[in-house]
Order: sequence, then C-alpha cells, then structure tokens
Amino acid sequence: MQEVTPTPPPKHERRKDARPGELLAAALDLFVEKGYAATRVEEVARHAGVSKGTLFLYFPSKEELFKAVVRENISGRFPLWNAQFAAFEGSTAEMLRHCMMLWWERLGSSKASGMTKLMLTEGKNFPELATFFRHEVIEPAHDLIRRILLRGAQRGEFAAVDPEYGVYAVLAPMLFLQLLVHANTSCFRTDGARPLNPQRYLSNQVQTLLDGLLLRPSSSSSG
Amino acid sequence: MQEVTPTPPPKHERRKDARPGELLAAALDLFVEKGYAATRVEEVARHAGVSKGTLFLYFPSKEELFKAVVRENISGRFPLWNAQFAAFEGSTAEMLRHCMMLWWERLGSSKASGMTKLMLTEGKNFPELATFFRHEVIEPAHDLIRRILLRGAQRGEFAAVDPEYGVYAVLAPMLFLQLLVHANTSCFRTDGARPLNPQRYLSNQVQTLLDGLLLRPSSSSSG
Amino acid sequence: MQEVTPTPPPKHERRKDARPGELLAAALDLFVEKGYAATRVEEVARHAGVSKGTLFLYFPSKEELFKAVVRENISGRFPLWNAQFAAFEGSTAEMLRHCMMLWWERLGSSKASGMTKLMLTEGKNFPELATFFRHEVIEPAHDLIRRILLRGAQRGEFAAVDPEYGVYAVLAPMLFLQLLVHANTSCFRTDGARPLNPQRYLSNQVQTLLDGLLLRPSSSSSG
Amino acid sequence: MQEVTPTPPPKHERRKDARPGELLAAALDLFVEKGYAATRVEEVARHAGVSKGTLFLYFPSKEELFKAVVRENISGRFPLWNAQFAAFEGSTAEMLRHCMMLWWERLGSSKASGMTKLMLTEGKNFPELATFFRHEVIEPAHDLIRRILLRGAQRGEFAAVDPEYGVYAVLAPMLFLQLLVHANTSCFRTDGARPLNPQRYLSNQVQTLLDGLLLRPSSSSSG
DNA sequence: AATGAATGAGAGTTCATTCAT
DNA sequence: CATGAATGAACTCTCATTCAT
Repeated sequence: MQEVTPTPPPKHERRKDARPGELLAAALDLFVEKGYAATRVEEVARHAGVSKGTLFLYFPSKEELFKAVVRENISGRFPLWNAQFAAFEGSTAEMLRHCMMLWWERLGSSKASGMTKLMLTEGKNFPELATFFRHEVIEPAHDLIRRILLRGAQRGEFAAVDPEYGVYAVLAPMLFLQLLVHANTSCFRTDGARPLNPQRYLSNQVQTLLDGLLLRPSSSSSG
Repeated sequence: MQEVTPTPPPKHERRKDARPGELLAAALDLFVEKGYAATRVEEVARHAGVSKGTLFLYFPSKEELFKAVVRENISGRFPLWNAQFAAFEGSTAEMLRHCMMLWWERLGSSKASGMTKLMLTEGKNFPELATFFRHEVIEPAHDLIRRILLRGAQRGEFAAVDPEYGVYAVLAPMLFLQLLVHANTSCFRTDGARPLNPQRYLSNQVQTLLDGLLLRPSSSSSG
Repeated sequence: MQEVTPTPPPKHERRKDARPGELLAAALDLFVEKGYAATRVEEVARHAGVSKGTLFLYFPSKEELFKAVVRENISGRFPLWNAQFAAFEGSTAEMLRHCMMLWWERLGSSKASGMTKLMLTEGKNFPELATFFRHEVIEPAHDLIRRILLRGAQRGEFAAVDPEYGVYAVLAPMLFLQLLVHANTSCFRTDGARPLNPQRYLSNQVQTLLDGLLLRPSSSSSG
Repeated sequence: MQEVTPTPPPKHERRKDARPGELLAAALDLFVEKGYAATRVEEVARHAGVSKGTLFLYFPSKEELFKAVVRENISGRFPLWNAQFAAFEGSTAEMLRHCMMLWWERLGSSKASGMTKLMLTEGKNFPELATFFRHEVIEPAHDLIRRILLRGAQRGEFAAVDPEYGVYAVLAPMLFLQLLVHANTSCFRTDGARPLNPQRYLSNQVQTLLDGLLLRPSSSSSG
C-alpha cells in the first residue's frame, strides 16, 4: 500500500531520514565530548555544515535533538538485539558472554556509549531527558538482561538470583568500562600507564559472574 | 498585631566566622547535586541564607569558591592521611585494606566524593579547575597509593608491578564506587533493588587486588 | 481595525550590512557624550534600534566596540593623510598650516575628536584601551607631525628643534581645541558668550608656532 | 548670644573639622587620580585609614564627599582671593599677572586642579555635581576675573572688551595648563620630551593677553 | 564613635530559540 | 527549504549604601 503513494510522511518525520543524519552525527560527537549543557546548538549545526536555523527545522529543540541522538544510536537497536536474543540457541552462559562482548563491539567501544556517561552526570539537571533515557535505554537494557538470567534459571543453568541484583551485577562492569573510556579528562589520565584492555577486562568479569551464577561451578576461576 | 509576626529577620545578621562554612557547605551540596556549571552562585548564597553579594564577600569568584570546597573537603585531609600512612605498622596488605576502607568511611561515602564525579565530567569545560584538581587531589592520591605499593615491594610483600598500573588498579574500584553513589539520577535507579553494599564490594576488590599483588598467593581467590 | 495600527514594527529586520555602521555611530555618540565606562552597551544598542544581544553579534565586547569606533573614525584615516603629506608640494610652513586647518575640518570639529578627550580621562582605568589608542592614534599622529617638522628642517625652512618637543608644540593647541569643543558640560558653559572661533584660534597658534620655527623670523614675536 | 552656648553645631558639621581631613585628602587624591565614577568609596576610606562605614558617618553620600572636597580645596579659598583682589594697589596689568601666577602656585600646580579636569570630563554624567561645581567654582572664578577686567577698564588701563569673552581669554590658558598637568595618562606622554615649563607658558600667555587688552598696545601683537 | 557584614540593583556577556526573507 | 539576524532571559560579578553591633 505504501508502495503506491510514496507516503507523504508527516513532514516532521520525512526529513529525519534524509538530512539530519549529519546533524545527529555532529550532535553525538559534541554531546559526548562536551556534555549536554555545554554543547552549543550552533556548534552542532556548524559541524553538520548547516545553519543554526536549519537545525531547528529538523529538531524542534535541543532536548529533542538529544532524544533523536539516543534513538538513533541506542534505543533503536534494541529490537534487533531482542530478536537475536530470541533466536539464540546455545547455552545461556555462552549467551551472556556473547551478549557482553557484542555490546562492547557495537556500543561500548563506540562514541554512543558516551551518552550513558552523560546521563549519569547531567541527568539530574534535565529531568525530562533522564526520564526519556530511562524509558528508552535503561529499562530495555534491564529487560534484556533480565530475560537472559531468567532463561538461564528456567533452563536449569543458572541459580535463581534476585533478578534486579543479577541485572545490576551484569551491568556494573559495562558501566564501569564506559566511564573509563570516556573519562579522558586531563585530570584522570595516568599518562604513562598502559590502559586496561577492555575485552580482557570484560571477559574476566563475565567469568566471575558465571562463577557466581552457574549451578555447577566448573572449578575454574578468574585468571 | 505586629507582636505576633514571627520576628522579621534582621537584615544584617553579622556572623562573619560562620559564613564561609555555611557557604562552603551549601556550595558542596549544590555542586555535587547539579554540577559546577549548572550551579548558580545566587542559589548557593540563598542556601546559605545570605544574598548574592555576600558570597562574593568571602569568595572572589565562582572558581575560587569551587577550589575552596575542594580544599575544605578533600585536599586539606591529605596531610593527616599521609601521617597515618607513615605511622602504620602492620603488613602492607592490611595497610591497603585499611586505607581503602577508611577512604570509604571518610570520603567515598560522603557528599565530597561527588566532586570527583564532577571533575570527571566538567573538567574539560573548565581547564583551570581541572588543573587545580589534578594538583590538589589526583596527584596526592596517586602519590599516597604509590607509596603503599612501594612499601609492599620494599618489604618483600608485594610483587614489583609497574607503579602507575598498580595505582590505577587500586583507584579503579574506588572511582567506580563514587560514580555509583552519585549516579542516583532517576535514570539509573533500579528502583526496587537492593543497591550494592559498598563495603562488601570494596572488600572483595581489595582481596582481588591482593591476589594479584601478594608474592605468595594464598591459594584462595575471589568468589 | 488592525489595518490602522501603524505597522507593528517587524521584530527581525535583517539589515546586516547596515547594522555595524549604525552601532558604531550610536557608540561614537554615547562614548563621546558620557565616556567609556558610563556608556551602557544596552543603550548603544537601543540607540541603534536593536537589542543588546544584537550588538554582541557584531562586536564581541565593549572594548572591541570601542576599538572599532576608533578605527572607523580616526586611525582608518591616517593612510589618506600620510599620502596627502607625501604629495604636498608647497613650503613646509604652508604644509603645517594646511595640515592643522584640515585636521580641524575633518576631525577636530567632529564628534570623533571627543574620543581623544575620553582617553585623556579614562585611559588610566582601561589600560588596554589606552595602549590601543596610543598605537593607533597617538603614535601615528606624532609620526606625521614629526615628518612635517623634519621636512622643514631638511629643506632649510625650519630650525632643527628637538623633534618631540616640536611635535608637542604642534599638538597642544589641537588638544586644547578638542577639549574646549567637548567641554560643553553645563559647568563650563559661559552661557551667553560667543565661544572662541576655532579656526581663528588655530590660525593664530600656527603663526605663533611658525614664528618660533621659521629660520628667518619675521621680526615680530611674542616674548 | 551664640558666644555663650558653645554652639552645638549641627552634628553634621562638627566632625567635619575634626576627623574628615584625612578622608578629604584621600578623596582628593583618588578623585584626581581615577576620576569620580571610578573612585571607590571603600578605597577612599582605606586610604584614610578608616572603614567604609565611617566615611558615611561624615559624608552622607559619595556626592557629598565630592562637594566637600571641592569646598575644602577650591571654593573655600575664594573669600581670601576676593579680599586680596580688593586690597590690591598696583596696576591692573600687574594685578592680572600676579593673579595668574598666584593661581598657578596655589591651585594650578596642586592636586586640587585635577578636580577641574574631572568635572570637564565627568560633569555630564553627574549633573548635580556639575551644577554644584559651576556655582561654587566656575561662577566665582568668572566673577573674580570679570572684576579684574572691569577694574582695568574703569581705571582707563584696559580696553572695554565683552566681559565674557575677556574672562574666557584669561581662563583658557589656565584650563589648558591644568589639563596638561593632569593628562598623565600613558597614552599622552611624549616620554622623552621636556615638558612645557608652566610658569614660562603662563607668563607668555599673560603678555599676549595684555597685548590685546592694554590700551596703548606695545606695537607687537599676534595676528 | 566606629565598624564591617550585608544588601540588591545593575553591569557586560551568552545562547536557545524565532522568523522575515 | 534554508538562512542567519535578531531576540531576551539568565548568568557572574560590582559597589554605593545601610545598620546591628
């Protein structure tokens, strides 16, 4: 049906797909680099090669721009992840490990993960954004992890831990990594030192988690 | 009639010696709650029960107010800690554990630890404050930890690790805890869930550290 | 009904090319009338028919606005004057007279000459502006006059006086005139009286100067 | 009658004689150095060795402080000068010369003459002070000079010029000298140059004036 | 009499947002 | 569609003046 009439989409939405890609990319860069409040919309526009007025043509306010960045880079991906979860066939331990490593590759190591740090620190000053972020990102993420843990429990692989606590234990090292990655403020650099290897760190943490979760602990321990 | 009115508060209250403390306390609260940039000096003043002008009577600028908060709550305490370190008599493993647990009690669990989170996120926008914080807080902290590790190595208790890397390994969980504590933004609350027990978490991390550091690994490992 | 209302003025009037000129004109008026410190940027903007924010669109600060006024009205004209000097063919005595009379017509009698009075009194409070003014105005003016005196000496017309002193002797009456012109403060008005005729005054002063400078003094001179 | 009760002077006035000498001196210094608006009352108080509050005990406002400085240093001296004028016995030419040279010694070369420059430049911003200054200083000065010129005319010594114009011709060089003396802004210094000798300058100007005024012109005159 | 802590209106400057073109 | 000139509310900081002590 839509194929016939080329769907005059709500004029708000149509441009969203055509032009604002550059705006969203510029906004992501700057939000992550400088924070939400310290990012000037004019600078976003300039980085995208358009005028300040044009930005407001596509996004009615700075807040909506922020939300669009979150949707574009984070929450928009949950359907895919959820589908992958539904289709996964291996053991839940493998699933968990796969999930975290994939997260690192796709999100954690990308600029987009800076958005989480940003909400962590500026959320209180922009309550509407905080609420939005919780609904769009935090809760879906919790849901996904909770389902993994539940699957483990239902299949007799995992101990039946308090779901919230389990979710939290999974998220903690991910959150930590994000923070380290984006803590590139001069004052926290230990200049000469080798930085942590994120993948190794994650891998260790997964093992530690599994040691605590798996019903028949496989004797092995963190290396 | 007028007698009933609850004492129209005297305009000029004359409490010079108490003022700076009240202002510093208000500033600490607000900086930690809202961040540096988002905190309005007028609000700080109001929280301290004085007018905007009065604040500038005691602190010549917002930046100096911030620095004073840092000195009052963090860097001013290093001399004491350094002295305690010099006087410590037990094993270095005990010392490290003691140091971290004490840090939690005295700083990590207090509002003051929010200042670190603040610098983490706003340092880039306020380079002078970042430099100040590095000199006053980060570097002394690194020094202190480095000395502990060195002591361990010199007494034959610890392996001789790359000092910067060791410092970093010690600080990481502390930093993480601070961030969690102050990430009580609405968007990160797992509302119903029990939060991590900070002391238990720290204790575990110390043990993990020691497993890696101690020369004669006592077979045991993190659970 | 609404048709009668005298055209509610459009909020955004879009006159980019005209704006800086209008702002500079308003700034010149107000700086000369009230002084630098006492002139409010908002008032400058209002006189130019724009809002305070608009002024900062064209000039990044009050200081830069001031400098732009100086460049526009004074220092920008030196190239022309220098060229005219280089092309002058008559006697140096004529040249000096011509120079001073022209100065009066072009600058001395204009509002712009009020800027000199302003620097005279406020320079100490705004050292950067004072330095700027010295570089942009005072020194070029000294150079120009010095070259005239030098020409007179080299062509055997003038006595070889200490150049700085000579420059000063030329500038003094010009400075004086400027001050009188702008001293139309109520307190210095001799209300009914004819004011000094500037051109006659200047002419006299030139003659006095020449009496002292010319090698063959024409007999008469003040004692 | 007043002689009996030791005249409890209006409490406003009494201190005026005891304490505020230091305040007036400090105020004179600072007004002359920095201008009226740029002088901070707190700084005046500090220079006088008292607190800001004390200053307001003696002078109800900054404006009144300024007026007191004027009275103390300038207008308060007119009675003496007027008396000396009345008692003078020589020729009016001598009188005029004497008057101007004395003015230089007593006022022109002193800090107090900076007050005139100050009113010249700031008067417009402080109309009440301008009015005050005109009444207290400008008009009495005009009167005094006018009387001298009148005496010259009445005794057949001077031509009967337009009184206001004559007054002005007398005042111009005095005003000029004051301005030069107080134009010690960096931007107007001709650093290496010998400055004008004030007394010689004045002497010359008096002669020029007399050339124009005396009934039997001594042949020479400026054109 | 003397203090100095406290005030608050007002300054220059920034920036998200609007809208005539 | 796209622009960018224009806005004005909000910010940090200053200083003449007040008044409890």
